[in-house]
Amino acid sequence: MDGVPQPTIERLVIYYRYLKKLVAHDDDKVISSLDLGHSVGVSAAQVRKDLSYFGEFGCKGVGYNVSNLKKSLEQILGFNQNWPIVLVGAGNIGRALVNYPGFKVMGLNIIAIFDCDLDKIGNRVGGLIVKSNKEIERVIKDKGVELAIIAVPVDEAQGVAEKLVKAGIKAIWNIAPVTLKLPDNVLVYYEDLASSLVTLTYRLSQKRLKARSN
Amino acid sequence: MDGVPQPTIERLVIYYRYLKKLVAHDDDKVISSLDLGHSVGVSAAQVRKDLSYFGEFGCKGVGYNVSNLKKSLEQILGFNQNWPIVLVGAGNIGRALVNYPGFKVMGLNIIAIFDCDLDKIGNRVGGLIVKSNKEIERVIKDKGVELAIIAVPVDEAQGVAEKLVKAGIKAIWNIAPVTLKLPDNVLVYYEDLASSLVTLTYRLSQKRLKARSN
DNA sequence: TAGATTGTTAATCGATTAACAATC
DNA sequence: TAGATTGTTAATCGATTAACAATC
Repeated sequence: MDGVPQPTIERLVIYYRYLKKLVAHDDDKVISSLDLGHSVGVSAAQVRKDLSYFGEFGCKGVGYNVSNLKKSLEQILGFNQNWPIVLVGAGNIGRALVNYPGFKVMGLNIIAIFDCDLDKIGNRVGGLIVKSNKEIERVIKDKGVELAIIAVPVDEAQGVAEKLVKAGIKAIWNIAPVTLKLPDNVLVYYEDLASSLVTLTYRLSQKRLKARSN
Repeated sequence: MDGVPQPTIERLVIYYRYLKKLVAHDDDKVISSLDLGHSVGVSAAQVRKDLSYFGEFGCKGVGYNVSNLKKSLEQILGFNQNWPIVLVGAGNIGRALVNYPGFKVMGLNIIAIFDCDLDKIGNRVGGLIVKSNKEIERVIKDKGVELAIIAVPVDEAQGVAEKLVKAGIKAIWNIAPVTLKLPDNVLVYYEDLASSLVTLTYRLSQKRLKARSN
């Protein structure tokens, strides 16, 4: 079961969060694709299409049972699984991610944080103690970790990535703004904070130009 | 000049970063779309197409002058402009963003940070002092700020967003994982850290399933 | 001139939207 | 039964890739 578009997975997370809120408020027990979509800024057709990749969760003429749909999404997205994650880089962003509250509910579990800076090693970050980069391989192998986050300065990212892959990492979420050169079988997803913001300033400029020419 | 795809803008930022590195090393003075693309993980055709939205920057049979192309991208992406930004939320992520080194070079300039927590107001973050949310409107109007970052807890995000829009904000980069309900003329871009990571774990699961069935 | 590489057009691919039969 | 809403198929839209004439 693949060929599911990337954007679909991201939207499923959005639907999940909204449904969770509904269940907590013990609000509607049933929701239509129209209402769900409207609440999260997605078309009804898109909601139905997204869900249809995974099965039939609704009831024609009625809608979706909120609690059941939520459970189905947990299943689809693997929130019931435990995903141990190692994070390299105990700078501002690394520390923020360790303390990010949104991960745990999705089974995302940062189990270790590493840095090469002697001033940082030994410090407490969230519930973790910063370990030396030298321990990366041991920890990954011990715990069978497959997923890593790179939050080191640009110049160190490639070296760290190679080290991670050598230790057995299968997927990397890279926050350092560089393209990594890694074997094709390693999944890499880039989180580029600056480029995201720049698309906004670019659109803002465009709007200004248009406004001026009208 | 619009109809430029969103992904194109994001890639231009990537090209820019790589060219900057080349210029610093005073490496090649000229680069082909093939080499540039290869270096950042994009096809040569894609590189040429991306640039073609904005003009002709290369020389047939030769390639692109690295230094000139870099300057052109600065111009296109507005890096020579100054974009004052206000940030609401002095938690871990907010503080990390104020200290993020990648913004300044792109003209992105966080000029104020706000929070409603009395324990945080007055604290120093990077070069800024955390101000009370009550000052949001005054600062935005005084400085003519159009762009804001929301990095507050989910429950506060909608309220903060409305406050920002009322004060004159035209574009919001929202890091809180909620869909904001705002007038259509306000640009909103969502940075959803958890959903990004979940797409990775999802793909990882898929790969496992495939591996097992082979 | 021969080789390289651009800029652009046409072909392909993939994701979103619209429409509607099925059915609760 | 009439109204509502799903799941799915076909149509549309948008972005990427391939191909190639132009030309350095």
